[in-house]
Amino acid sequence: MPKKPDPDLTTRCADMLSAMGTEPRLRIMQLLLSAHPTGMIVGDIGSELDIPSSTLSHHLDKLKNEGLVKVRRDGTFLWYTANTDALKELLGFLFDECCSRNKAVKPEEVFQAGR
Amino acid sequence: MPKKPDPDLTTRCADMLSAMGTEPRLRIMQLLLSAHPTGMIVGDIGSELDIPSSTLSHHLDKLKNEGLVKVRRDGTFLWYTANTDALKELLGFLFDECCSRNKAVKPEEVFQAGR
DNA sequence: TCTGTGATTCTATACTTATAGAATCACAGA
DNA sequence: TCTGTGATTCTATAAGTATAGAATCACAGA
Repeated sequence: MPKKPDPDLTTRCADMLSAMGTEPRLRIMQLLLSAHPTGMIVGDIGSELDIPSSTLSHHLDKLKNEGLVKVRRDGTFLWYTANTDALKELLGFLFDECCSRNKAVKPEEVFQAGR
Repeated sequence: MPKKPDPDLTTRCADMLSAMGTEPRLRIMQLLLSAHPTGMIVGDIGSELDIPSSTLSHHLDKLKNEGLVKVRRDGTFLWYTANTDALKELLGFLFDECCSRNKAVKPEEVFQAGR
């Protein structure tokens, strides 16, 4: 029996999708996931992706506001990490929408063990 | 051995995420997935979500441009359907990024058979 | 406490997106 | 071919987002 859609969850997921819906920010997420669970400091993200510090700071702020990243301070360094709980929520939502109900998408077509 | 990230795929996924990153358009996708594979005509989408026709038309155009929906004409009616191939690509990308490499997110935590 | 480095916030600007009424186009039935 | 309905395109405006230099804040080491 399919759950009634949760309006708050939909809103939250729309905001997360929007936050990841620009190339700079999606690349930031990629980078943080590839550096998971250690994370990265702002300067290294900026030099890796060639983004000016003030621009980068705004992107990180947006990702943080949507809960997609976490920050911890270590002296003068700020370590940013991907927030896996938020990503789980988002992926779970997308899977429910696409693979439950009418089974428009089959999970085994998306997640292939060998990939 | 992790694949080298595909820049074109990342760009395309950023655009798809952006297209689904507003509440009206995410709800349109939910609706089309719940009506899959039949799809829905524009008027019914608009009355269901209470969106004026010109606004709705722009949203559908955006989703179509990013490949997230397909259209077929039947007389005066346009039937919009979710494009499952695009959704598979997007979900696959997100899974690769989140669950491969450092396995930041575990697939079994996202997709639960019982849900 | 002074100095240098990491990072954010201030400020400004350009650009993109969202919204929606009015006009037009597309099609089918009389 | 005229008419009505479904849907898009035209037009305009409001709102939001992205970018980045300059100024400031935060912290640690001398």
